Amino acid sequence: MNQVIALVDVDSMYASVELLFRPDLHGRPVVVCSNNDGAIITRNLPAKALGIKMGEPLFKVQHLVQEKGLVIFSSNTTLYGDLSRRMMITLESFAAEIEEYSVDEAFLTLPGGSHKGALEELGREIKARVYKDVGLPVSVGLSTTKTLAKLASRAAKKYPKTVGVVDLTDPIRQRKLLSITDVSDVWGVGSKLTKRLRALGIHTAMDLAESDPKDIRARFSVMLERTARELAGVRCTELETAPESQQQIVCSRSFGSRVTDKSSLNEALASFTATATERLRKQARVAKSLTIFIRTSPFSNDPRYSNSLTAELPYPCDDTSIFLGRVRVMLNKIWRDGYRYAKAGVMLSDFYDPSHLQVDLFNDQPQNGKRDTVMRLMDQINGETRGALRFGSQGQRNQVAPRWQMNQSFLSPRYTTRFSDLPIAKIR
DNA sequence: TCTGGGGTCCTAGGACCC
DNA sequence: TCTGGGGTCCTAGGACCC
Repeated sequence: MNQVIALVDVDSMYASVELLFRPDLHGRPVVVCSNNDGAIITRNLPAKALGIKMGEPLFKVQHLVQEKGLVIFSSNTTLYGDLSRRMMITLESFAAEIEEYSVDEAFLTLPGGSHKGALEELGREIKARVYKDVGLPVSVGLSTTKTLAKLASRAAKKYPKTVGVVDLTDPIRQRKLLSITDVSDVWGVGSKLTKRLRALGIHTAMDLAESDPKDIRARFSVMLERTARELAGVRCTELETAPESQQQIVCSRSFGSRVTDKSSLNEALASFTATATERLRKQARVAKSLTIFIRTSPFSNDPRYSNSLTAELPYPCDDTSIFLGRVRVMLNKIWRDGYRYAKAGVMLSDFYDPSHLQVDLFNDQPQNGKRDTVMRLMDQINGETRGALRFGSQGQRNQVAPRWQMNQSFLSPRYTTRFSDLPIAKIR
């Protein structure tokens, strides 16, 4: 039998993690916010039942705290990342190949089942093991292509009768599910494509699976062609077990409050730059291109302004201070007085492997030795205590939180990554 | 007052080359 | 009157995902 692809993903991951450490909240509606406590990005089942929508602004649901006992959490990315890491370790024990697709889901390749029902049993075993090892509820979708496995896991979440596991390797079962699935629920089909597909009379996943792939390619793109083929059971994408190195690093934030002075904005950009370059060094890469952007809120009635600027460095590097010098100059060029800035960001791109760099005849080369040591030492110390060492342009520490700092009013403890935050079990 | 952040891939079109 | 054509590279923008 053919190899089988499984998609394992955590049910409402962020909410499930928060509940894992707060069993007292069991049964209550729980939501987790985006950064800055702006919008709702995760809801558990009771919260969904209250009609809270994905992406809904927090202020629109805040009345439900009083009325319905809604519990709100800020995004605790450190905590979710750590639980994700633990889950991946458990999943690795089931499969030779694993693609960590996102923080809350992974594709696995599994040997095909030897008898009817064997695959479903394996799916249940995976689900049970993740729950035992990590404490998180997952859904498991099994099929022969990634797109079908995605569809299967979606069905495993949607239909309670499946109890979280769907084996979609059987073609008859495939057709049945495809015909009751709206095309907009297919992986890779967003709102724009849905609209265009509907205009062609393609409404269900089945319609797409049965369409002529060549025609789809001509009208849309190779991406959608692949999707259509995968729905029909033809494997077009393999697992990415050793992902390509990243193409860009972005660090951007909406501000906690509007920023109206240049020095504050520079502080924010400097902090984003420090974070981005730290990530760059972690990946052992050097970057040649730097982009900054600043903008006002697109939602308010304030006068609008948005601008960005990209600079090429004379040579690729990973030294924070080099980038910081550029950021200041670039901000001077795009800063305009009189606006209430809501968001800014820094992007690094055009990466190189530092061990394969060309020597530049016409530009001074960086004096790498000393700077390298400084950066490495800084990363080491900051790795132990976040934010212990900072550049002057990032602003003072231990003062009142700067205006640009994001809001995290409902942040839970870092239960698993800080000694002072370890949960305490009370035994009666 | 209050609407996320971090990615990827593809395509069209312009610049440039011979 | 009559103004090449094909290939490649780059970039901006669109669409998607979680």
